[in-house]
Amino acid sequence: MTRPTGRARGATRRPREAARREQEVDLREIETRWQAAWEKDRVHVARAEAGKPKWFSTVPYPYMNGYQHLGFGTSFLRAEFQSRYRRMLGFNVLHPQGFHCTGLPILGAAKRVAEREPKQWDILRNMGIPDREIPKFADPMHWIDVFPAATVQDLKGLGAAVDWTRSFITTPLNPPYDAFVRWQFHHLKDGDFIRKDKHPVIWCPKDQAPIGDHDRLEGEGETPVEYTLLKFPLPDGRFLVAATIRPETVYGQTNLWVDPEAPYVVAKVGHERWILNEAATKKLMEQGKIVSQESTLRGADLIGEDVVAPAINRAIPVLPSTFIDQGRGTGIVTSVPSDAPDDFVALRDLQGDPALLAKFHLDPERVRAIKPVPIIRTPGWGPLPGVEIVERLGIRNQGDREKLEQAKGEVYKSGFYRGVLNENCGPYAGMRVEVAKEEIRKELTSKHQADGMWEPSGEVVCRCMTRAIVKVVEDQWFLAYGDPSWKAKAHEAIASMALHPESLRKWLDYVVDWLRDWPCTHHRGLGTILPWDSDWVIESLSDSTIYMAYYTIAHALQGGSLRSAVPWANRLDDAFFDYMFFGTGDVRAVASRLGVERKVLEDLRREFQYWYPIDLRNTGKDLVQNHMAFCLFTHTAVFPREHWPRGYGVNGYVRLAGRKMSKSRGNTWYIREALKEWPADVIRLMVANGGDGLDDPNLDVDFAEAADARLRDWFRFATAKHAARRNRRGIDAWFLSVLNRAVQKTRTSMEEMNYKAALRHGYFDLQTAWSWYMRRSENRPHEACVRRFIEVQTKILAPFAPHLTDEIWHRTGGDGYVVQSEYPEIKEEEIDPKAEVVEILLQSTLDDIREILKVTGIVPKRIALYTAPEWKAQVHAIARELSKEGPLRVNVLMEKALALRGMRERAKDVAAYAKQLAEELKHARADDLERFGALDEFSMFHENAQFLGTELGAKVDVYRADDPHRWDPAKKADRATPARPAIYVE
RNA sequence: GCGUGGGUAGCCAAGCCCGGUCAAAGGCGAGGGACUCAAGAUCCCUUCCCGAAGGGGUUCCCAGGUUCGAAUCCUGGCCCACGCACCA
Repeated sequence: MTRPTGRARGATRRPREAARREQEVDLREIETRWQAAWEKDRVHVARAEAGKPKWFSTVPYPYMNGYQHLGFGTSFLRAEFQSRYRRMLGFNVLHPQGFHCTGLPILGAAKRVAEREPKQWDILRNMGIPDREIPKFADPMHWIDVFPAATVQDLKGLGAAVDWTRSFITTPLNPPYDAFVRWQFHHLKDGDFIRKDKHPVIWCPKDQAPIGDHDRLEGEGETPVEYTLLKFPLPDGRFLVAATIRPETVYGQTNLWVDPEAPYVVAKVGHERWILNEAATKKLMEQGKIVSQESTLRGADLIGEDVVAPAINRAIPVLPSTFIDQGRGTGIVTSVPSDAPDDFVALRDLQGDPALLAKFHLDPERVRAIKPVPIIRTPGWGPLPGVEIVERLGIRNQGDREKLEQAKGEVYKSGFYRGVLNENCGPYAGMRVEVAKEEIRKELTSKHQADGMWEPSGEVVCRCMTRAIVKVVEDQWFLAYGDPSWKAKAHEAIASMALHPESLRKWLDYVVDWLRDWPCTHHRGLGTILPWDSDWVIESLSDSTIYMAYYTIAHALQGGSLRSAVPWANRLDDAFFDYMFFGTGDVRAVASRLGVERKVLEDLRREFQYWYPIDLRNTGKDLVQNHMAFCLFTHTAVFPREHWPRGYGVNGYVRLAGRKMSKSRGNTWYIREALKEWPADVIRLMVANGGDGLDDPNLDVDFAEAADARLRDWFRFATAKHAARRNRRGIDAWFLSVLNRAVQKTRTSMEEMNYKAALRHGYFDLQTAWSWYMRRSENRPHEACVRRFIEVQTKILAPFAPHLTDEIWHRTGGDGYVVQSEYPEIKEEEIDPKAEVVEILLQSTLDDIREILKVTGIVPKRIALYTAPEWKAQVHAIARELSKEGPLRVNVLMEKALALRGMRERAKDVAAYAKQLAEELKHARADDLERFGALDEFSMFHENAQFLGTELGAKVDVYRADDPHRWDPAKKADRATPARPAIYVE
């Protein structure tokens, strides 16, 4: 397991000091204590409270085939931060968490443990499971016993603000949930959202089972594609059958290829007799065709025959070749040398091989007369791309497989997307290849000159070493996500949602359009049995689309256990859920049938009405294309509009030290591992700081280290006694002003789930402001400011570092828990632009002086500042006024300025300054203009001369530029302008 | 190919939606200083190039364009990551 150096660095760091610090602030001890307190006081247990605004956050339940890593941790925490934040805003917050066990992977993994497959053992070992424990995982039930409990423990360790009374697992192992899924499917079926159809899947002929990506030795990501079978009649009425993915090239056919060495069969397919290889007959049988094999023959037997080619309806010869892959297609290939490099090379090989021609008694004249026929125009290519690429790549013969594969890919891609059919292509002349492909196929099929056959898009090999084929499953149940009217409702739902980030909207809309009907049942795997057809088990993405509604009533159904043992809840029927979620039916009847108090049901109904819909569902971006979209679809099918989801959040894939986190790459960081290394609050801060938006968040261990130290610092600061003053100073107003702005920006960022930005505004910037404030206060802050700072900072940190802030909250005399306190308000009246402009001016002056010192290399003994003369201030004031009305014009400014007393005497200077000012003010913003003016710069600098002197290590004097008694050896005073004093250093 | 997100100083990363306050926040790394016997920690300063006066020059993937003005808007291109399905 590779991981950055956090631990090592921690260990080598300043041993004595470290020990002292750890002793002083024991974050882990604090965490354990507060987690216990939350649990004891049921702080996060949520129940409906009529009249109180509510907030319902969820995260898709994780799949229980292992410990959860920080990828899930991140998605979870980003929702949890919001839950804690909303609670501090006064919402009654529900944040439940369930666990997903439906589907194949647990079964597959258990089987592989049983078979002692080393890779699977390593996976478990890497999770930290001891060798002697591993054999237990041969039983799938063991996984379900271990991992949900472990995940609860991990999340509690992170300080999760979850109402654990509502947790559950899926599948029939938990009867009330099982009943809920059955109810959901009945509903969908009744609404005609579930349909039956055929469905092609990648299939292992040996296992007689579909092969998902996880079960493949080779060919991850390959999918079924449909080939066109072209039928070439022989004079006796039998057909040679060739498979192609390029039916649009039929107009360029010149001959047919068979492998003379390969065996073929004659088979009765439907009412016809087809000649093809045996493998193809087996595939066709799996694809719903009635096939019976009648006799066998060798390829050589077919060479030299003439067959009639479909579409062009012309006789072409059958010729020998060696390039045919017998595992793909039918073993017979139609030849289009103009566009298929294989065909061209095979033709060239044959034409130049008199011995071969003679061997098969082929007429050399006729074979040599075969020329490629140009059929497709593609920008950037000549008339014969197949020929062109072979020559360009220098392909020698049919044996040059690697180059031929490359050539095929290149020609196919550009031809498909950009090619247009030539005049010799009959009715398809001028049509784009992309379109013509389908049209031609349809026509040939309708004329019985063609048929279809499925193949994997690339080679797929099952774990059992068998090469996969495509099976067309009959009677497959689908969720009809392809239905346009259903799509329309999903779009409607999206339109009214709050999405974080906003760019998610476009993506979701796209996904909704892109989705096709979804096969929602399996023959294998854990899950709810399809209520009306017990051959099928409901598939795992389909049983988890609206279960957020289940959370609202789960506390009663589960009875405190992940697998419910509540007697009446083990007898639930559709009528129960109809009443819960729709309020329909007769409560009395339901109650008496279930053997439960009617009031219990009525209370539960109120829980649902109170909490639903969800306000936020957050996840990693991998679920957008399936779960997040399915969730919307199903809500629109089952629930009325007011119960559709209100908000989604999506984050990127978590990166660890800049690399993608994934089990297969061994770059995984399990929550429990992280918790061994860092305190929970540190991990939470690291996650919050990882990054916002759809960018992949990066878990930065250097940041964790810094956060660790800073949290301890904050604890010391917040709980320490501070030497404070009681008299007010100007800088106090500045600090409060900046503090309020920080609160404002933090609130906005929190609402948008931009947690990194929230930390920046609410923590880093606020800390920086405090340190400036301390410098400006000679380390004697005003007591009210210290108190305020501690309270505001602690509360802003609370959603991220709940343990430490509860400790601080408690020690500084707060009531209850910090999560129950009110989030800092923005006090508009404390926002003080004037106080801010003082500091801006002071800092920019400081910067200017430092710039001068840097450039000149002077070590200053004495520094003089000259504030702008009165007349410049007057001109400036006029200019500000004029700017409010529109673009500043120099002539108008001059006119007004010269009207003032004493201006005419220095008209030249006024003109120069007016021009300069016009330039400056052109770009100034309105509120910046407002800030100037009211400030008396001379007194301001005069009051702060001491501070500047300390900062710069020199004596600082302040003069008015128009003071005749000023000390000004270098005649710098002339440069002074409002908001920019002149400077002299020596 | 389609879709989504992105390409900013040595590295990480903000800004881009809403053009001027941008040589461009913050962090890391690096250099200098204060404190200290010293180290660590902490604090201060510097960190595109030039400059002995607060200035100038060249920059935000590339090429064009719009604009008085572009990291930010538009067009075209190049490059990177992820997804493209029946399954978590």
